[in-house]
Amino acid sequence: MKMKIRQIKTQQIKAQRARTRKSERRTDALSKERIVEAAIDILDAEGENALTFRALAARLSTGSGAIYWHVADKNELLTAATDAIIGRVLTDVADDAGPGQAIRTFALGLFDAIDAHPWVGTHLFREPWQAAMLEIFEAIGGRLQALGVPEEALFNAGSALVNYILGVAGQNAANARLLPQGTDRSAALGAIAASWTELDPARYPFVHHLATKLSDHDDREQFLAGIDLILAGIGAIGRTDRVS
Amino acid sequence: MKMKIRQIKTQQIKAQRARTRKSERRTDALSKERIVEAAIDILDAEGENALTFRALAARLSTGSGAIYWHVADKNELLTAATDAIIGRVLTDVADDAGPGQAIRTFALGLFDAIDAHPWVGTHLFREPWQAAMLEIFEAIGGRLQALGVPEEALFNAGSALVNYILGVAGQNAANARLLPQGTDRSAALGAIAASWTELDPARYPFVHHLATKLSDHDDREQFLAGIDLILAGIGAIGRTDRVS
DNA sequence: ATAGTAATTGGAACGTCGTTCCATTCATGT
DNA sequence: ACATGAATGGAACGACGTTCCAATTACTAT
Repeated sequence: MKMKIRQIKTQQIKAQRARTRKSERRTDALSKERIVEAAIDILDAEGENALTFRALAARLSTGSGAIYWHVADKNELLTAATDAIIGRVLTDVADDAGPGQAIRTFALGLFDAIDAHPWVGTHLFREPWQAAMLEIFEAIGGRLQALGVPEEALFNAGSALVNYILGVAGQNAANARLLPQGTDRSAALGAIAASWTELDPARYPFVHHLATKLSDHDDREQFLAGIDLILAGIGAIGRTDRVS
Repeated sequence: MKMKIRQIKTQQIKAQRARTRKSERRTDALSKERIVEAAIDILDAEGENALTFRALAARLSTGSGAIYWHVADKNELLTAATDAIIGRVLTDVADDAGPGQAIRTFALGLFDAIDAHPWVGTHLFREPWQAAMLEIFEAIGGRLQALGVPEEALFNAGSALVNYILGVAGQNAANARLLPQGTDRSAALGAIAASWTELDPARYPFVHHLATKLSDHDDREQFLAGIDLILAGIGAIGRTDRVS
């Protein structure tokens, strides 16, 4: 708490300084941006477990105490890093092709970002109601409205899409944790499929069936297929006979 | 690895002993079951962070070394605890009312279990391709087949449902972490909604709209609505005009 | 310019965790 | 009775997030 107050005061002072004096800071001066940038580098290069304040301090040639002057704790650091990645996705979604298509390209953009930075999936997941999550909700919800989804169904439709996206994001992150660095992906999938075929076919017929499909499947396509499924469901609301 | 081998040997010996001599174990003897049971108690009563080997050892009046004789590591412990909870859900799903309804009641059973034990959501999430996950896949996939979902669409439909369920599970777990114990839920939701209304209405119109709905919404109903949405989408496949 | 004040730094130190190690106890088959 | 190996419990290790603090640096008012 003491930290928070100091933080705020510092921000104000910094802002003021930025207004009055243009650019005189030491080239090696620490700042929240530089710290977040270094954190992203470590996360991307060496994975979630590699991000420690010691590693970060070493990379920035400083001590952990100095980092804590700019960042409240590890959570805030991860949130800032996540916001940075999500922010990039939000910028480039064109609405030319209609709201449905915009939702698809936005979702795919999220997927690609999380695929490239799996730790984003983990954090988006662990800390709900973050700023990044609000952006996602807004991006999707607004377009659902444009799609003509009726008032009462909006909340449910939006949360279904967001929860689905989060689910995939989390799975991606978990897989990345499981197969670190440049492990041979298809080989690993093959191993999993093989272990599935060793299960009792009487008890697990569906899993057996999946095992044959697992090798030649594309995560990205499958993700989009799920989005389309939900969009189709949203479109079908009210006019479709209930599946039972 | 050394541990693993010892483990296996011990299991065999235990099994053999169980076969030859019926019940002579000390009443206070340690066992994997007793350990898992104690772990579940701690997780339920005090939350995910409270489960440490020290706390576990204290509760079982032993040392952490003794626990490691029965359990390889914390991950295995959590997996066993998760399996125990999921196992209960799997048992009581009636298929009388058709596969669609069976999927609904199964999904609701999962939701309720994870709602009651939020840490299950966290772990299901962190470690994919677990035994519990296979059970879930099988339960859903088999019924999708019974529903008449065409061969090519099965994998995608199943993974969409599972990913959605996982997404909700993770959010539930995150919320439970955020509002520990018996925090006043509606008050907390109200606070979140209030913070949302303070955002710029021009930039976040949809979030503003959500804020009004947030207080009187039922997670469980919303979860089921999402399941229905996906099922409707699955039913609509191939005959619906694309939403765009 | 200079002294005084506040921001910022770097690294030592604290407490907690998962895990490993190991001396000791206990039950068993011979 | 004794030898063997399963099982125990607690000390110790290394790594982490975080806090603390003495030293340094940058800025302000004089």
